[in-house]
Amino acid sequence: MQENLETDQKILRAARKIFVQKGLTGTRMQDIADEAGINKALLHYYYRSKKLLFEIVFKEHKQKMFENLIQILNSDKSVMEKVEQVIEHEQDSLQAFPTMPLFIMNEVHQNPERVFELHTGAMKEVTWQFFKQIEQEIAEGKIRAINPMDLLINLVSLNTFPYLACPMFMHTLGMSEKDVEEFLQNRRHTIKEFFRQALSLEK
Amino acid sequence: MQENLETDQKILRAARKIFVQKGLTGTRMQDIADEAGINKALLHYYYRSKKLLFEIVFKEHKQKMFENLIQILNSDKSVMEKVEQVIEHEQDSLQAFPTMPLFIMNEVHQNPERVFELHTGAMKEVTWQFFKQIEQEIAEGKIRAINPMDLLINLVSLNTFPYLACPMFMHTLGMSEKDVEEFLQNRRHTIKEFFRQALSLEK
DNA sequence: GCACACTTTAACTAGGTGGTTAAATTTATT
DNA sequence: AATAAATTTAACCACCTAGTTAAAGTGTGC
Repeated sequence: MQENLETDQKILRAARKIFVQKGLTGTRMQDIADEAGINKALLHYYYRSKKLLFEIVFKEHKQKMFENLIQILNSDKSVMEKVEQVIEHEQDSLQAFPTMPLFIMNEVHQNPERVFELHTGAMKEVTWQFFKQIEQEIAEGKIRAINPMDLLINLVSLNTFPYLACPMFMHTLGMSEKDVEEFLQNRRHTIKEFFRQALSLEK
Repeated sequence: MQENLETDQKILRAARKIFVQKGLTGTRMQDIADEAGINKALLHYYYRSKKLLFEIVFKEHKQKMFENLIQILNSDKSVMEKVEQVIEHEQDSLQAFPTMPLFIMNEVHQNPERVFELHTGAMKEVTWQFFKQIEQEIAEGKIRAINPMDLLINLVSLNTFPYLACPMFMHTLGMSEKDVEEFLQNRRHTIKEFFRQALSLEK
């Protein structure tokens, strides 16, 4: 009849951190308990099993990945405006959780059936709508001809991958962490410029 | 005095497959033994420990990742020619081992000190040389002004990320595996075209 | 035939894991 | 004070894992 609201949130916070850091098989329940500052028994008292806890964390991230994206693509802005908004949103999101894509991709890679969970009708619908808009703007001579799928993949690639690979690249090239941060910050504009050129008509 | 050459290669093949598939913590020695068609005891007879075996596989992939890259960047071709060659090489490599980058990034993510292993003097030297060449061609008016680091990151991002994320995207959009393969095949040209535009002078 | 390397079988160890349990203790509600 | 929920402690179970060991059987080259 009481329910301590803090504790289960402490557990969730800890679970997010450890699971994203070490993956499902790499995480021990004891790690989560330690991170949350409680003991293993209490952990099971709140969340019955490792699987259940992981499921919650995975679903959270899965949802967060798409919710804002749908909102942006669903607006009545132009293609280029949408592209810029997506860049802003993705970069914000990645700055907060740089290795989240790694977490998601890992889980999907090791449990391919999870793909179908991502298969939300909403996302599918919105994407096709966006593809149509791109083709229309091309037909109207507003942007350069480009395969919509390639545009989308390029957009996500240029945003996401650097956050995964940069630590490697940077150290290989002997840069400091501050340099890395600054570089990733600047990419926001670099990527926008990249797409302005890619979509502009003048050859 | 005999040494069965097949067996330790069978083990290595199996280890590569399972480790890349399931990661270090997700892999059981029994999995590798089964995949190799031998038993656990023989596995340890050839490779003393899991750690040792993993180390071998990791080093292999690490090396393969850079060797051809160094050769390409070290030639006397133009920037655009090198870019095209890198695309060809990367795409070939990714078609053979689509999830290799995931494997590497995971390991580096969970053992950050591994970054220093990648820190080969050769790669660093070659990269700086390539950056210099880019700046020179910009100064000579041969290509459009671009930050060399961004060029490199974009190149790797556009090549690599689609192989990691496409399975997700495709199913979300309801495409078949054949469609995916075809799409990834075509990207070879798409990416080249992308860079031709990005590097061309005409605004 | 003999020696040696390869391979299997099967049992074993030592330790870690997820998960349970029961009792005691603390904390908040009334 | 009394009740119930929250939390800790610590022991426990069943299971899985990496790794070892010893014995036996296989083949190969000499």
